[in-house]
Amino acid sequence: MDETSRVFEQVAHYFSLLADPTRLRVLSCLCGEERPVHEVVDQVGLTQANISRHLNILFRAGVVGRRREGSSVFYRVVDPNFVDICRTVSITVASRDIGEHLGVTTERCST
Amino acid sequence: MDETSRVFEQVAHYFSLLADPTRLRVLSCLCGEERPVHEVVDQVGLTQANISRHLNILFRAGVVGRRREGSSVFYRVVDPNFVDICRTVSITVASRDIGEHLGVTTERCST
DNA sequence: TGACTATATAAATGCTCAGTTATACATTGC
DNA sequence: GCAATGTATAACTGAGCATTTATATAGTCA
Repeated sequence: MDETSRVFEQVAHYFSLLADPTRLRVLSCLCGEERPVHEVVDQVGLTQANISRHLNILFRAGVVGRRREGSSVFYRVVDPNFVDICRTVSITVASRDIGEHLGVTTERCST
Repeated sequence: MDETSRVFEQVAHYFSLLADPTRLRVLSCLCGEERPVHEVVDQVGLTQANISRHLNILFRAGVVGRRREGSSVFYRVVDPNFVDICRTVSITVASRDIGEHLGVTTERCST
């Protein structure tokens, strides 16, 4: 595989991180506020194992960071471009058929 | 499914369009230049059936437009935000470990 | 009409991955 | 050490999707 192919692979991989509704919920939950895993679990409403798995995927990709405090692990968004990307796509999607709901998504992310 | 869930679903779906290396190649090929299907096939280098399928996915999603001229069908990028999104993500990816190759991707898209 | 090119679709296959259940590991307080 | 809470991992399952081969549809030219 040549260099150009690797670039396409990596860009596609980055998009694939954001191509899952559950991961978007997790990121929305973490935008603007550091949170322990169990709070994300409570807010998103899926199993702890599933949320933990998604958080690890995002962590390994460098989208979120984490630190241990006591028995809890706190996650936060560290990718500086995520908010911009999310906003642009939300605008794109919203401009088609959603409208005011776009504001919800982007404001959650940029708070 | 409530309204918010639908937003997350739609944003995730939009990202999923860009989460495939072949579709990124197709879009890179179409950025800044309208092209018939067989030219995209030649440039990307996969089967005609495969490229046609990807073009249809992008068309149905509103990322590309198409027009028939003679026996050929010309495709072009019509999503006004695609270039910006592509550039931002490319910068994100490139800033991690690629570097100058980023320029290649973004310039192809913005030409 | 018939041959040829261009594009789209159908069927089949294989792989990736989200989700769950169960379990392991880590930390705290007793 | 032991129980309890918080988090991570392993094994499994099922669904979605990228890809290919083969075929169908559409347009052009003779």
